Formats: sequence, C-alpha cells, structure tokens
Amino acid sequence: MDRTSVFGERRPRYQIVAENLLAAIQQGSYPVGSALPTEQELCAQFNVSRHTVREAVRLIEQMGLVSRHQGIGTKVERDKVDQHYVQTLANISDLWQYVNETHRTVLDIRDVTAKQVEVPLPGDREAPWRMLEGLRYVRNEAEPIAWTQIFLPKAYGAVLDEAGNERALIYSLVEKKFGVVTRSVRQEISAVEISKPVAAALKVRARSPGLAMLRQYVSNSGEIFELTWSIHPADRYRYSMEMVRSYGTARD
Amino acid sequence: MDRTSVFGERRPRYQIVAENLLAAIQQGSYPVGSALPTEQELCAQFNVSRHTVREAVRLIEQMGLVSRHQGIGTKVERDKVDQHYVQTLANISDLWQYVNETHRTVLDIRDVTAKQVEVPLPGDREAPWRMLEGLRYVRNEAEPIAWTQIFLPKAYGAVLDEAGNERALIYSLVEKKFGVVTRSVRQEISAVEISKPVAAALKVRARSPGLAMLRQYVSNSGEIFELTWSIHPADRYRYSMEMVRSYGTARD
DNA sequence: TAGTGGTCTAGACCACTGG
DNA sequence: CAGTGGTCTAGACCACTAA
Repeated sequence: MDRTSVFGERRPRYQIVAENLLAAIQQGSYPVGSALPTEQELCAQFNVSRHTVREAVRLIEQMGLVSRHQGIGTKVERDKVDQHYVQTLANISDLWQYVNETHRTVLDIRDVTAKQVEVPLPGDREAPWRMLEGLRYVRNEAEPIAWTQIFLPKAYGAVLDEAGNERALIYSLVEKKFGVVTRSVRQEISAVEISKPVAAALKVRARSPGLAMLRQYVSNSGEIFELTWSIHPADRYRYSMEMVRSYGTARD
Repeated sequence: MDRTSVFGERRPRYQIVAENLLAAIQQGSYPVGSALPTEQELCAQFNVSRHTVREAVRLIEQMGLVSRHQGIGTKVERDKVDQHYVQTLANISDLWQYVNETHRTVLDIRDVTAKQVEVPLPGDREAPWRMLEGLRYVRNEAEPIAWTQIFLPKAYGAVLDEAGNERALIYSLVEKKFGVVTRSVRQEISAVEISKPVAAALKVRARSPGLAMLRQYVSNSGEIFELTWSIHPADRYRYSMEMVRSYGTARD
C-alpha cells in the first residue's frame, strides 16, 4: 500500500490515523462520554492493521483524550488536548531548595496532642503526636532561616528521637524505618506575624512578617504520617518555582 | 509457551522482560552511557518476539532510563528510576485559585521604567513598561484580597488599557493579540511588611504582614512578556499546592 | 456467550546511522 | 554496506465485561 497521503506526506500511518481520530473528536463526531469505534472497525475504516490502530489510539490515549477498557471499549474522555502546567521537582528534597546546605538544631522533643498546639493536626484532638521543635541554619550563618515544628504520629515518633541533628529529611527516615510510601505532599504557604517567642529564637523583631509553610506528607494509604510547620523571617527566605507548559496527563 | 513465571505469576511477558532489564540496569550490568543489547539479542535472550521486547523497552524508556535511536541502538541514560514530584495545575488559571470568583478594579495605568518602581523589571533599566495598578476582590466582599501591579513591555501595553476591568487574565490577552506563546511561568513567594499606601488600599494596618507573589511569564522565545507583583494581606490569602509522586520524565 | 481490548508471534520492509 | 530501531501486516489466543 502506498504510504504517502493525499498531501504527499510520508509519515507513519498510525500518526495519520491518530490525527484523524483527534480531529473527529474535536469536531464532536465522537462526543465526550461516547465510545470510539472498536479497533476492528477502525482497522476497516482506515484500512490498516490492528497493530497500527492500537498505536494510533495509544497516542490519543496518552494525550488524555480517551481511555481504554478491556472488554468494554474505548471511551472519549475529553475533546480538547489538556494543556496544562506542571511544576517539576527533580526530587522532593527540592522542597528545601538547599537542604544539603542547611542543618537543623533541636530545641525540644516532646509528646503533644492537637489541643496543645496551634498547628492544625488532623484526626482526633486527643490523639498523641511526637513533636520536634528546632531551628534550621544555612551553613555557618549565625541567624537561622527557619523555626520548625515537625509532628509524627506517636507510633512513628521514635524517628524524631533518633534523627537528632541528622541531615536526612524526616519523611525519608519514616519511609525507611516503617515502610511507609509517600504518595503526595500538600503544601500551604501564608504570611504571618512572628510571635514573640519564635521571634526570639529567630533573632528578629517580634511581630515582624514571616513566611509560614505547612506541609502534610500523605502515605499511599491516605494517612498523614508527617506534618511540618515552619516560619521563615521575611528577609531570609523566598519560595520560588517554575511551571512549564506541557502536554499529556499527569493525572491518569 | 507457558506464560507463568517461576513464581507462578501470570503477568504480561513484556512486563517481566522490562523488570529484568530494569534490575540489570540498576545492578550496573548495563552502565549509564552504555548500550542495551539490540532488540534481536533481547528476543533471543528472553525467548520472546520482537514486539514483546519493544513493548518492554518502551516501558523502561517511559521511565526515563533509556533512550532509543534509530540506526544506533538503545542507550542507558540513568540507572535509577527518576521518581519525582510534580505539581499539577489543570490550567494556568489555577494560579489564581479562584480567578472566576474574583474581579479586578483599576487604580492607575501609566508608563514606567525599572528605575521608578521597586519591582525588579528585567533588562534595561531605562526600558519602557506599561503598568496597571489595581485591586482584586472576591465576589462582593468589601475588602480586597490583593493589591496588584501588572507590567507589560511598552509594545504590548495596549492590552492593559483595553483590558480594563475585564475578567480575562492579562497573559491570555497578550497571547491572543500578539501571538505570544507562554512557555513557562516563574513564581516567587515571600513575606513582606505592607507599606503604608498599599495598606491603605487594602484596608489593613500599615506594616502588617503580607504574602507577596512575583510572577514572570516567559514566552517561547525566552522573553519575559508579563510580570506581576501582588501583595495579599496575611489573613486573606493562602497559597496551597499538592505534589504527587510520579514516574516518567516531565522534562524530556 | 459474544464482543471488547490486551498480549503475542512470525515475518517483512523501511529509515537512519556508522564505518 | 551491514546493522540498528521504526513501522506494518496477518493471524492467534487470552482476559474481561455485559447481556
């Protein structure tokens, strides 16, 4: 069979098939929610082998437009390419943009319940958590860049006592010791007025502005297995990120 | 051929082949930079068809471990799975988590140069920019949630005058009117002490803490074609995000 | 049970790269 | 030129779903 299209192009057939399907979907020939023709029908329609059809459908599937279901068929999920932005972090460690350049000191380690702290701990207000309170410094700077509280469910609490001034991130220690797998990290950034005791530890003026970060580490089972609350003096910390336009589905 | 493995599993062969290759790469059998065996060799080695081998290689390619090059071969690029977190935004509009629930009012529109403002405008300090200064409100609330400055290179400045109180995001208007394509958005978050004039506009106490966001919109040609600087009262705004662990390369 | 997508084989030709 | 990955066919059986 001649592989040149009507335009004299010489491109893979599966790509041509994919483009045809794409156009058909975008034109509404196959509305969202409806089923795409079966692979066999597409074979006949485009006069190509099933392998080629599957390759074409794979393409538009990867664009997030359709989903395939064994025994059922191929369903149209969207009618336009889901162009979205993603923030990429080569590693979760990038959360601390310079984690390797900083170290932590410990002010206190103790057991607490939600009632005793201002940080919103999830679940039962009486549930026991183990808390580490500390400061984070950059290299040999005299002034800390953050005042931090780290909360672990009591069951994992031992990690905090063992971690001490270690470099490693707590969440990775929990992963290793208890076999927890981190599914996602939720982060919330806000501005605060730094309270007197925290200001003293950070060596800044009381009531001066600070950047507060709340992080919740969620395991594969949906449990929040670590929670951190950090306060940074306004002039010692900025949070920056870059979002790049990309195609495809980061969700499916 | 029996499709059950030694463990009695019943899984696709290409998956088993992929896992074997994965393990071999991670163990250093195929060092980074070296070539994977050719597809034909892998066919013989695993006693499967070429289609199956290609499917297996496709998997580890999608994990970012190898790259394929027609006429050359398959090259090992990494020896560990690049597990990273991505922040997903269904749309750049999500930057304003409630852009559709807010509206903007205009305080002023005028021409400025980098010298005249505190916001770091890139390029020549004498270069002309057009600036819109305004407030952003949620629904019918009396108090604004943000004081904002939007800067466009003078050449695009007309967009600001035409936009007025329109709902649309400025960047999308620039895209439409001038054919600019947004490649990425850089964002920087910091805490600030709200200055007297801004505090008055926001109806908060002078010197109270605020969340400042600097956004730079970068075009496909690398030009920063829009820059915004927003200040939010601490108690009226939080920036939240979720990062999900994922596999594959968002960069390639 | 009929029909879907998922997997797999055997074999072929093509496009591209390097020597 | 020989050898690589890229594309494609024809045909087969399997796993799953719904009627």
